[in-house]
Amino acid sequence: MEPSHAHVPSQCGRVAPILARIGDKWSILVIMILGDGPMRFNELRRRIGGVSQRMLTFTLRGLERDGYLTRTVFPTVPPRVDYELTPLGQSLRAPVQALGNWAQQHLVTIEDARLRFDEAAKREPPAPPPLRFSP
Amino acid sequence: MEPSHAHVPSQCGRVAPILARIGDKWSILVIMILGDGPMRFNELRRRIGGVSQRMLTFTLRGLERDGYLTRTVFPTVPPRVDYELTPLGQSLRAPVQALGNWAQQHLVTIEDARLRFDEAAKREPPAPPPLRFSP
DNA sequence: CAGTATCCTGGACGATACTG
DNA sequence: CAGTATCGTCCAGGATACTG
Repeated sequence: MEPSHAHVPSQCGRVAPILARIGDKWSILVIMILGDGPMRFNELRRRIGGVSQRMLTFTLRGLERDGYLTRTVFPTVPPRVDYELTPLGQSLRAPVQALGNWAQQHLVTIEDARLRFDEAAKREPPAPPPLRFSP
Repeated sequence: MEPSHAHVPSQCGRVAPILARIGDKWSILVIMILGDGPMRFNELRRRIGGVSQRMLTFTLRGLERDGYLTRTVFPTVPPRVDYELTPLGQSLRAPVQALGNWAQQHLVTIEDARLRFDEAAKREPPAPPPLRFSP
Protein backbone atom coordinates (compact mmCIF):
# COMPACT_ATOMS: atom_id res chain seq x y z
CA MET A 1 0.00 0.00 0.00
CA GLU A 2 1.51 3.24 1.13
CA PRO A 3 5.29 3.67 1.00
CA SER A 4 6.52 3.27 4.55
CA HIS A 5 9.47 5.59 5.29
CA ALA A 6 10.39 3.06 7.92
CA HIS A 7 14.18 3.29 7.91
CA VAL A 8 16.58 6.01 9.26
CA PRO A 9 19.16 5.00 11.88
CA SER A 10 17.12 6.36 14.77
CA GLN A 11 20.18 7.31 16.69
CA CYS A 12 17.96 10.33 17.08
CA GLY A 13 15.04 8.21 18.24
CA ARG A 14 11.74 9.95 17.67
CA VAL A 15 12.95 12.91 15.68
CA ALA A 16 13.97 10.74 12.76
CA PRO A 17 10.47 9.70 11.63
CA ILE A 18 9.51 13.36 11.41
CA LEU A 19 12.51 14.28 9.33
CA ALA A 20 11.88 11.21 7.21
CA ARG A 21 8.35 12.30 6.44
CA ILE A 22 9.14 15.83 5.40
CA GLY A 23 12.32 14.63 3.75
CA ASP A 24 10.59 12.58 1.09
CA LYS A 25 10.31 13.59 -2.52
CA TRP A 26 7.26 15.85 -2.40
CA SER A 27 6.34 16.88 1.15
CA ILE A 28 8.50 19.98 1.39
CA LEU A 29 7.31 21.18 -1.97
CA VAL A 30 3.68 20.70 -1.00
CA ILE A 31 4.19 22.58 2.23
CA MET A 32 5.92 25.49 0.60
CA ILE A 33 3.32 25.81 -2.13
CA LEU A 34 0.43 25.57 0.29
CA GLY A 35 2.06 28.48 2.04
CA ASP A 36 0.46 30.63 -0.66
CA GLY A 37 -2.95 29.70 0.66
CA PRO A 38 -5.45 26.83 0.57
CA MET A 39 -5.65 24.94 -2.68
CA ARG A 40 -7.56 22.22 -4.46
CA PHE A 41 -6.04 18.91 -5.45
CA ASN A 42 -5.48 19.51 -9.14
CA GLU A 43 -4.35 23.08 -8.70
CA LEU A 44 -1.70 21.78 -6.34
CA ARG A 45 -0.82 19.07 -8.80
CA ARG A 46 -0.34 21.54 -11.64
CA ARG A 47 1.74 23.89 -9.51
CA ILE A 48 4.09 21.13 -8.48
CA GLY A 49 4.40 19.70 -11.93
CA GLY A 50 5.68 16.17 -12.26
CA VAL A 51 3.88 14.46 -9.39
CA SER A 52 1.86 11.42 -10.13
CA GLN A 53 -1.69 11.45 -8.84
CA ARG A 54 -0.86 8.53 -6.66
CA MET A 55 2.12 10.11 -4.97
CA LEU A 56 0.40 13.42 -4.39
CA THR A 57 -2.45 11.59 -2.72
CA PHE A 58 -0.08 9.64 -0.48
CA THR A 59 1.96 12.71 0.34
CA LEU A 60 -1.13 14.69 1.28
CA ARG A 61 -2.48 11.83 3.36
CA GLY A 62 0.78 11.59 5.24
CA LEU A 63 0.98 15.29 5.89
CA GLU A 64 -2.61 15.33 7.04
CA ARG A 65 -1.91 12.44 9.36
CA ASP A 66 0.92 14.30 11.05
CA GLY A 67 -1.17 17.42 11.36
CA TYR A 68 0.62 19.62 8.85
CA LEU A 69 -2.51 20.29 6.85
CA THR A 70 -6.26 19.85 6.84
CA ARG A 71 -8.33 18.21 4.17
CA THR A 72 -11.77 19.70 3.60
CA VAL A 73 -14.26 17.83 1.45
CA PHE A 74 -17.20 19.69 -0.10
CA PRO A 75 -19.90 17.10 -0.74
CA THR A 76 -20.77 18.36 -4.21
CA VAL A 77 -20.76 16.65 -7.57
CA PRO A 78 -18.12 16.67 -8.82
CA PRO A 79 -16.35 16.71 -5.46
CA ARG A 80 -14.14 19.55 -4.34
CA VAL A 81 -11.37 19.10 -1.80
CA ASP A 82 -9.33 21.89 -0.29
CA TYR A 83 -5.99 21.46 1.39
CA GLU A 84 -4.77 24.06 3.83
CA LEU A 85 -1.79 24.34 6.13
CA THR A 86 -2.44 24.14 9.84
CA PRO A 87 -0.50 26.41 12.21
CA LEU A 88 1.89 23.49 12.63
CA GLY A 89 2.42 23.34 8.89
CA GLN A 90 2.87 27.08 8.75
CA SER A 91 5.48 26.96 11.49
CA LEU A 92 7.49 24.52 9.46
CA ARG A 93 7.88 26.95 6.61
CA ALA A 94 10.43 29.13 8.37
CA PRO A 95 13.15 26.53 8.99
CA VAL A 96 12.60 25.04 5.56
CA GLN A 97 12.87 28.46 3.94
CA ALA A 98 16.10 28.95 5.85
CA LEU A 99 17.50 25.81 4.29
CA GLY A 100 16.32 26.87 0.85
CA ASN A 101 17.94 30.26 1.25
CA TRP A 102 21.15 28.64 2.34
CA ALA A 103 21.11 26.50 -0.78
CA GLN A 104 20.53 29.57 -2.95
CA GLN A 105 23.38 31.48 -1.37
CA HIS A 106 25.93 28.72 -1.69
CA LEU A 107 24.83 27.49 -5.05
CA VAL A 108 27.80 28.82 -6.99
CA THR A 109 30.33 27.68 -4.42
CA ILE A 110 28.97 24.19 -4.56
CA GLU A 111 28.71 23.91 -8.32
CA ASP A 112 32.27 25.14 -8.43
CA ALA A 113 33.56 22.61 -5.95
CA ARG A 114 31.81 19.93 -7.93
CA LEU A 115 33.49 20.93 -11.16
CA ARG A 116 36.94 21.07 -9.58
CA PHE A 117 36.44 17.68 -7.96
CA ASP A 118 35.37 16.03 -11.19
CA GLU A 119 38.21 17.73 -13.00
CA ALA A 120 40.79 16.55 -10.48
CA ALA A 121 39.41 13.03 -10.62
CA LYS A 122 40.30 12.73 -14.28
CA ARG A 123 44.02 13.36 -14.02
CA GLU A 124 44.63 10.94 -11.19
CA PRO A 125 47.82 11.79 -9.30
CA PRO A 126 50.12 8.71 -9.01
CA ALA A 127 50.28 7.60 -5.37
CA PRO A 128 53.57 8.26 -3.50
CA PRO A 129 55.18 5.25 -1.70
CA PRO A 130 53.56 4.63 1.74
CA LEU A 131 55.53 5.05 4.99
CA ARG A 132 56.17 2.28 7.49
CA PHE A 133 54.41 3.78 10.47
CA SER A 134 51.01 3.66 12.07
CA PRO A 135 49.89 5.80 15.04
CA MET B 1 28.07 2.37 -9.40
CA GLU B 2 27.16 5.25 -7.17
CA PRO B 3 23.49 5.89 -6.35
CA SER B 4 22.43 8.83 -8.47
CA HIS B 5 19.95 11.15 -6.69
CA ALA B 6 18.93 12.16 -10.17
CA HIS B 7 15.23 12.86 -9.66
CA VAL B 8 13.44 15.81 -7.95
CA PRO B 9 10.95 17.89 -9.95
CA SER B 10 13.42 20.75 -10.55
CA GLN B 11 10.71 23.34 -10.47
CA CYS B 12 13.43 24.88 -8.37
CA GLY B 13 16.07 24.27 -11.04
CA ARG B 14 19.52 24.23 -9.54
CA VAL B 15 18.62 24.27 -5.88
CA ALA B 16 17.04 20.86 -6.05
CA PRO B 17 20.24 18.82 -6.60
CA ILE B 18 21.72 20.40 -3.50
CA LEU B 19 18.72 19.59 -1.37
CA ALA B 20 18.69 16.13 -2.86
CA ARG B 21 22.28 15.50 -1.84
CA ILE B 22 21.94 16.57 1.77
CA GLY B 23 18.49 15.03 1.89
CA ASP B 24 19.69 11.48 1.44
CA LYS B 25 19.81 8.94 4.19
CA TRP B 26 23.16 9.75 5.79
CA SER B 27 24.52 13.13 4.67
CA ILE B 28 22.89 15.25 7.33
CA LEU B 29 23.95 12.87 10.04
CA VAL B 30 27.54 12.89 8.81
CA ILE B 31 27.60 16.66 8.71
CA MET B 32 26.19 17.05 12.18
CA ILE B 33 28.58 14.52 13.69
CA LEU B 34 31.58 16.01 11.94
CA GLY B 35 30.59 19.24 13.60
CA ASP B 36 32.24 17.82 16.71
CA GLY B 37 35.58 17.95 14.94
CA PRO B 38 37.60 16.00 12.37
CA MET B 39 37.22 12.27 12.50
CA ARG B 40 38.56 9.06 10.98
CA PHE B 41 36.47 6.75 8.87
CA ASN B 42 35.70 4.05 11.40
CA GLU B 43 35.18 6.45 14.26
CA LEU B 44 32.56 8.15 12.13
CA ARG B 45 31.08 4.79 11.24
CA ARG B 46 30.73 3.78 14.88
CA ARG B 47 29.21 7.11 15.88
CA ILE B 48 26.57 6.91 13.22
CA GLY B 49 25.75 3.29 13.89
CA GLY B 50 23.93 1.39 11.20
CA VAL B 51 25.65 2.63 8.07
CA SER B 52 27.10 0.11 5.73
CA GLN B 53 30.72 0.68 4.80
CA ARG B 54 29.66 1.12 1.24
CA MET B 55 27.12 3.84 1.89
CA LEU B 56 29.36 5.76 4.24
CA THR B 57 32.03 5.79 1.56
CA PHE B 58 29.59 7.01 -1.08
CA THR B 59 28.13 9.62 1.22
CA LEU B 60 31.54 10.96 2.14
CA ARG B 61 32.62 11.02 -1.49
CA GLY B 62 29.53 12.98 -2.43
CA LEU B 63 29.95 15.47 0.36
CA GLU B 64 33.60 15.92 -0.53
CA ARG B 65 32.67 16.48 -4.14
CA ASP B 66 30.30 19.30 -3.24
CA GLY B 67 32.87 20.86 -0.94
CA TYR B 68 31.21 20.14 2.40
CA LEU B 69 34.22 18.34 3.78
CA THR B 70 37.85 17.54 3.10
CA ARG B 71 39.42 14.13 2.96
CA THR B 72 42.99 13.89 4.21
CA VAL B 73 44.97 10.74 3.60
CA PHE B 74 48.01 9.97 5.75
CA PRO B 75 50.23 7.70 3.66
CA THR B 76 51.01 5.28 6.47
CA VAL B 77 50.47 1.57 6.83
CA PRO B 78 47.76 0.92 7.74
CA PRO B 79 46.27 4.04 6.13
CA ARG B 80 44.63 6.77 8.11
CA VAL B 81 42.05 9.11 6.63
CA ASP B 82 40.59 12.13 8.34
CA TYR B 83 37.36 13.82 7.39
CA GLU B 84 36.78 17.41 8.36
CA LEU B 85 34.08 19.95 7.62
CA THR B 86 34.99 22.88 5.42
CA PRO B 87 33.63 26.34 6.23
CA LEU B 88 30.88 25.54 3.76
CA GLY B 89 30.02 22.39 5.66
CA GLN B 90 30.13 24.29 8.92
CA SER B 91 27.77 26.91 7.59
CA LEU B 92 25.24 24.25 6.78
CA ARG B 93 24.99 23.16 10.38
CA ALA B 94 22.95 26.15 11.50
CA PRO B 95 19.91 25.74 9.21
CA VAL B 96 19.96 21.99 9.73
CA GLN B 97 20.07 22.45 13.48
CA ALA B 98 17.12 24.77 13.16
CA LEU B 99 15.12 22.06 11.45
CA GLY B 100 16.17 19.54 14.06
CA ASN B 101 15.13 21.85 16.86
CA TRP B 102 11.80 22.44 15.19
CA ALA B 103 11.25 18.69 15.05
CA GLN B 104 12.12 18.36 18.72
CA GLN B 105 9.74 21.12 19.72
CA HIS B 106 6.76 19.81 17.80
CA LEU B 107 7.38 16.16 18.45
CA VAL B 108 4.52 15.67 20.85
CA THR B 109 2.04 17.63 18.75
CA ILE B 110 2.85 15.49 15.76
CA GLU B 111 2.75 12.15 17.52
CA ASP B 112 -0.58 13.23 18.91
CA ALA B 113 -2.01 14.20 15.56
CA ARG B 114 -0.88 10.87 14.20
CA LEU B 115 -2.65 8.94 16.92
CA ARG B 116 -5.87 10.87 16.49
CA PHE B 117 -5.76 10.39 12.74
CA ASP B 118 -5.25 6.65 12.97
CA GLU B 119 -7.93 6.43 15.60
CA ALA B 120 -10.44 8.33 13.49
CA ALA B 121 -9.62 6.18 10.48
CA LYS B 122 -10.85 3.08 12.27
CA ARG B 123 -14.39 4.20 12.97
CA GLU B 124 -15.13 5.36 9.45
CA PRO B 125 -17.96 7.87 9.41
CA PRO B 126 -20.66 6.82 6.85
CA ALA B 127 -20.71 9.35 3.98
CA PRO B 128 -23.71 11.72 3.81
CA PRO B 129 -25.57 11.95 0.44
CA PRO B 130 -23.80 14.30 -2.03
CA LEU B 131 -25.42 17.51 -3.29
CA ARG B 132 -26.23 18.27 -6.92
CA PHE B 133 -23.99 21.30 -7.42
CA SER B 134 -20.54 22.05 -8.73
CA PRO B 135 -18.80 25.47 -8.68
C1' DC C 1 42.34 0.73 8.33
C1' DA C 2 39.88 2.23 4.71
C1' DG C 3 38.38 1.23 1.26
C1' DT C 4 36.51 -1.62 -3.77
C1' DA C 5 33.86 -5.06 -6.14
C1' DT C 6 29.59 -7.90 -6.58
C1' DC C 7 25.34 -9.40 -5.77
C1' DC C 8 20.72 -8.85 -4.19
C1' DT C 9 16.28 -7.01 -2.30
C1' DG C 10 12.67 -3.95 -0.64
C1' DG C 11 10.13 -0.23 -1.42
C1' DA C 12 9.59 4.50 -3.49
C1' DC C 13 7.64 6.06 -7.37
C1' DG C 14 5.36 6.21 -11.99
C1' DA C 15 1.74 4.76 -15.60
C1' DT C 16 -2.53 3.28 -16.52
C1' DA C 17 -7.25 2.12 -15.89
C1' DC C 18 -11.39 2.47 -13.34
C1' DT C 19 -15.08 4.95 -10.12
C1' DG C 20 -18.37 7.83 -6.99
C1' DC D 1 -12.77 16.26 -9.75
C1' DA D 2 -10.49 13.59 -6.77
C1' DG D 3 -9.49 9.90 -5.88
C1' DT D 4 -8.49 4.05 -5.54
C1' DA D 5 -6.57 -0.26 -7.53
C1' DT D 6 -3.11 -2.73 -9.93
C1' DC D 7 0.99 -3.45 -12.08
C1' DG D 8 5.71 -2.68 -13.25
C1' DT D 9 10.40 -0.36 -12.85
C1' DC D 10 14.36 1.35 -10.94
C1' DC D 11 17.71 2.20 -7.70
C1' DA D 12 19.05 3.33 -2.94
C1' DG D 13 21.09 0.85 0.09
C1' DG D 14 22.48 -3.56 2.73
C1' DA D 15 25.52 -7.95 3.03
C1' DT D 16 29.50 -10.05 2.00
C1' DA D 17 34.04 -10.86 0.32
C1' DC D 18 38.39 -9.25 -1.13
C1' DT D 19 42.66 -5.80 -1.16
C1' DG D 20 46.58 -2.11 -0.90
